[in-house]
Amino acid sequence: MSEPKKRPTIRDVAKAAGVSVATVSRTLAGDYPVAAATRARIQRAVRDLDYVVNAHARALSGTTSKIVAIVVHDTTSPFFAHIASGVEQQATEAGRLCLVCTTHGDPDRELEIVKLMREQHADAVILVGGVFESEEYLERMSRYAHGLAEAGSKLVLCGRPSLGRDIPAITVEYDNTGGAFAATAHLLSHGHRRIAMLGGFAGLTTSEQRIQGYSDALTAYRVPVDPALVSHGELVRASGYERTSELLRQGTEFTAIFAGNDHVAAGALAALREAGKRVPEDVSVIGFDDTPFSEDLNPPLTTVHLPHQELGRTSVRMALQANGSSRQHVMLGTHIVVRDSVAAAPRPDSGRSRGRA
Amino acid sequence: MSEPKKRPTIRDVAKAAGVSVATVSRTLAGDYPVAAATRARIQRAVRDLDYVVNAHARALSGTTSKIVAIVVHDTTSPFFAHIASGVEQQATEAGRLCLVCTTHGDPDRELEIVKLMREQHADAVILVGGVFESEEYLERMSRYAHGLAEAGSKLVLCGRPSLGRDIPAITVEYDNTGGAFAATAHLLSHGHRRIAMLGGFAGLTTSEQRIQGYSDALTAYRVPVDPALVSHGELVRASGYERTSELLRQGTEFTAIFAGNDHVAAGALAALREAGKRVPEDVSVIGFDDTPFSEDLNPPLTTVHLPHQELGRTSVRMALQANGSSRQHVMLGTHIVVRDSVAAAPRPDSGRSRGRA
DNA sequence: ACGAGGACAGTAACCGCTTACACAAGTGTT
DNA sequence: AACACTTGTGTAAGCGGTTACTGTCCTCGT
Repeated sequence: MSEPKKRPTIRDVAKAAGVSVATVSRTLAGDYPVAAATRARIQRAVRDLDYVVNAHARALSGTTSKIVAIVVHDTTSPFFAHIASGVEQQATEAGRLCLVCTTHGDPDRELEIVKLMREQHADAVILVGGVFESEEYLERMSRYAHGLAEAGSKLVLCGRPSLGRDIPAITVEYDNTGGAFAATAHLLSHGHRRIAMLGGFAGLTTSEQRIQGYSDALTAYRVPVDPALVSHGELVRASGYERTSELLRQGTEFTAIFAGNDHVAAGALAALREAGKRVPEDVSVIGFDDTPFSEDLNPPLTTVHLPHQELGRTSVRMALQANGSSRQHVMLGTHIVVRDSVAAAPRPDSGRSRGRA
Repeated sequence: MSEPKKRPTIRDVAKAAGVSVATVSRTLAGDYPVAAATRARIQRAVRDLDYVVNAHARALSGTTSKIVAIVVHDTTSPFFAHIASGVEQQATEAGRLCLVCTTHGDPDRELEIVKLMREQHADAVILVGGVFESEEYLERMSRYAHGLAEAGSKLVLCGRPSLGRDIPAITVEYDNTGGAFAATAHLLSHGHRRIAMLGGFAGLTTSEQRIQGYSDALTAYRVPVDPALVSHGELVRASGYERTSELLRQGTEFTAIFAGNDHVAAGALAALREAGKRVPEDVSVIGFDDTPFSEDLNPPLTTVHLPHQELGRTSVRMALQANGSSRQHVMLGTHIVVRDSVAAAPRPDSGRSRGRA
């Protein structure tokens, strides 16, 4: 009793309009020539019956499912939220619907989801953010990726390193190396030579790339890389605070800090302030990510902007226009957002309160 | 040449296992008795062939689509992101996939999306956040809502007022009135009698409810409602700043502010500081929503917490367990998060810098 | 005047899965 | 021994579209 009347089908429309289902289908699809009068009658019938196509039936009979899936760690984090937003926008523009799943960073859950996605025959499956890639993970992911490819779904790795040569996927990521290079060069061009790098965990590709960019820039400026200035750790505020304090305590000499991300920079800022150092007069600080809060820090943080939304949009665009060999790699440029945390390096002799190694 | 091999179908599995498709289908569905040996052979075949069911075919043949759709203004705003997160979690727990769409607050776009959702035969369509409901909007929405109901989809209105009696929908919202009552009572119990209310737009149900709660509390404490203390406007930071400044400029007497939400409270805080007022010594401020940044404000903001995730989860739960008459209304409780922006009202004679009306 | 080709429309074969209905054994009952 | 179940499996009819293949007319060119 709860759902008495059945929804009308294409056949009902055909009958009401006095034509065949084929004609109705064609009229609705838009392409294909249909006489104006016939078309009008069909549209009339559609309206009268309140007809709505069944997406599943449509997807089943050969054509695409018109959906793109995005898999993120967590929808509430701004990083993922913005990428997801870009994906959603671009998907909408392309007439697609957007399926969202979360993994909470768990590789197993991610695999489970990708497996599930194969059932949906999504046009694209976009995996955002890295996870720990064990041997077993790689093996399973490879299998699923091939399954997706066979089913005609494009796999795209967004904001994370590509999985390897034998896995069919499109990779869309930031130019971390380039961004880190630019950040470091920005500091160098302000006269800094002793630049501390508060990097992410060793082993994580993203972290390594940023450290690589840092080294490259130093080398380009013929400044030796001092291991004492480079540290690895979690990219959270507490770690930035901790590592900066440690640097200060040890008396390691430095006039600038390149933080692995803005959270770390915020921590560094706090430690510096506590130690009586002024930013940017005594020490310059540059961040990475351009997280929303970075402009509210004290002082507003100069940082490397990552175009999150654009990354999402590009992922969808690439996937949807990819034909055949779907193994591409695109790298999105970054740019520095100059705010107030970087200034010229203090004159060595004015060394108001710098430690010595 | 790009997709040479076709994916195996249930028939391939049946053939490989030497059984009929019915048996395979039953084995995969889980229920229904199937001999252990047969089941094993089928699972073997599934593994060997790397068989994956086709969700569309499954959805088409009667059973549910196993997807729930959520429609929000914008995925990047924390408010929507947390509700969406709750929806996603609960949907996942219920073995559903989650489709996300954004309207950017545009009623037409919302209608367009709901219309689209009918094609998907989602188990539930969850509309989050209010929009301006014109006569035409209501009329179209009503039509679509009935369409959804006929197709067996539940419509739920989440965090927004219900649309009216003739529209079949489940409503899940916050107890705005109760929350506002509690916030105002909190201020009253601290001795405040002149409480400014920085409300949202008149006409928006949510805003009206909060103002209602405010009035009710005042009345309960036998404090007359002074229209000069109540203002309406957009619930953004600039508006809070503006309206507070105006209040100060006009010399309206008040010892506390109840802000329509935390953004407005942040603006009020800024205006107060600029005017040399101390919070909470001179003026107490209470917000609404418990937005993440509210604890980082200066001083940390006392505010009304709204259980966003829980709202999302409840929406899904209600929709999925609703049978038959799907017209329910549930209201989620709120609670005050006490931080540092509220203190006892200053003694009238200590009036260090209060204006007069 | 006649064949060619374009514009429309119809028939029916799928797409891949679920499930009502039918049927064959095996197990107790009486 | 005949009968009623219970179990396990098969057959085939949809679910609601799309589209390849055909078949009319009509209009033109020559």
